[in-house]
Amino acid sequence: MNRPHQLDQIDLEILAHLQADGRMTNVDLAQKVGLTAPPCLRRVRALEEAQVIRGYHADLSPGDLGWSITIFAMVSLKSQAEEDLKAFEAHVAGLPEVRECHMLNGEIDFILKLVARDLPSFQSFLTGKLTSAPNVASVKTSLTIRTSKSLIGVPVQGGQSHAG
Amino acid sequence: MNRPHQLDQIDLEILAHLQADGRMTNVDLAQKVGLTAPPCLRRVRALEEAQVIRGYHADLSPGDLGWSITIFAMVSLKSQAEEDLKAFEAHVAGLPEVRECHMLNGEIDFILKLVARDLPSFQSFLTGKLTSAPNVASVKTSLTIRTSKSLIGVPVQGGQSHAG
DNA sequence: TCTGAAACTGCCAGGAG
DNA sequence: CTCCTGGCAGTTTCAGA
Repeated sequence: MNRPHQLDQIDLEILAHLQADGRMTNVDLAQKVGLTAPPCLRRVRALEEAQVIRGYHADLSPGDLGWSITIFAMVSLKSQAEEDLKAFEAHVAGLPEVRECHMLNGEIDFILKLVARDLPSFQSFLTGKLTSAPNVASVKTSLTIRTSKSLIGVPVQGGQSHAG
Repeated sequence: MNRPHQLDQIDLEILAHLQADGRMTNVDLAQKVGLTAPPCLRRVRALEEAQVIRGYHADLSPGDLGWSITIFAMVSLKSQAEEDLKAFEAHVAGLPEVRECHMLNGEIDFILKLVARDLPSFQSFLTGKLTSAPNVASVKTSLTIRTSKSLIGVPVQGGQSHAG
C-alpha cells in the first residue's frame, strides 16, 4: 500500500482544508469542496486509511506550556557506521527535549530541533544528555532568536498551503 | 494577553490529548480527563480563546503529496541590520517551499526548512529564489537522508508528549 | 438536562470504462 | 454491463446552551 495514491482535485481540496482546520465539521468541509456530507466523509476515511492523512493534532503554544526556547543542534559523530547512527537515533528518541532528528548529508551528521524551559535547563541537558552521549564528536548549537515562519505541513496544490 | 496562563493538571491532560488526537470528540476527551462533557468543553474553549491552543491541523504525508525531499538551508546575510533581516524574512515568507524560517545566533543568520518535489526542482529553487535573493552572502544546504524523529508540538507535563 | 445538528450507515441513481 | 462515485433518508451520537 505504498504506491502513489491517485488524488483528484477534490481530494487535494479536502486535504488543504483539513490541514488548515483539522476540526472543521464534515458538513462544512463537504460544502466547501462541493459535495454532500456522505461522499465527503467517505473520501476522508479513505485518505486516513491510506495514511495520506496521518493524524490530527492541536497546535499548542510552546511558551504557554513553559517551553520558552528553541534550539538547533548540529551533531557530528565519530563513527558513521549504520549501527552507530542507529544507536544515536535511539538515544535521542528517548529524550523529550529533542523534537526532531534529521540525518543529513555533508559534514554534519544530524540536525536536531530542541526545546527547553530556560537556559540553565538547556545547558544541563546539553552537557548531560547530548555532548556526553556515546560516539558524539561535536555538537554546535544555536539559539533561535525569533521564528518568522513556521508552517504546518506541506503545500497542497489547489488549496491554501499553510496553517500555522 | 501574554501573561502565563495558569493551567491546572486537567488542562494539561486536555492539551496532551488534543495534541495527540485533535479530532477526538468532546465526550471522549471529557471521559479521559475525568469530567463530564460540558465543563470539559468550557475548558477547551477557554484554552482556544487564550491561544494556548492555536489551531488544529491534519498531519499529511509529504511524500504522497509529491514533496519527496526535505532540505535544511543555513543562510548568512551580508548585512544584519534589522531592516535587512526583515527584508529577507519577508522574501522567504512568500516562498511556499520554505516551511520554516528561524533566525539564529552565531555565524549562521537563518536556518530554513525546505521541501521540494525532486532534486531538479530543488536546484532551480535554490539558485533562482534563494542564493540569488538580495543581501544573501552564503547558503549551505543539506539534504535530509532520513528523519528518525519528528514529533508534533511540545512535551506536555502529565500526558504523552508526542504525536506523529 | 434538553434541543438541534452532525456523524455515520444503508440503499439507490447516474456516468464512465 | 460493471464499477465507481455521489446523493438521499434514517438512526445514533455529539455539541452547545
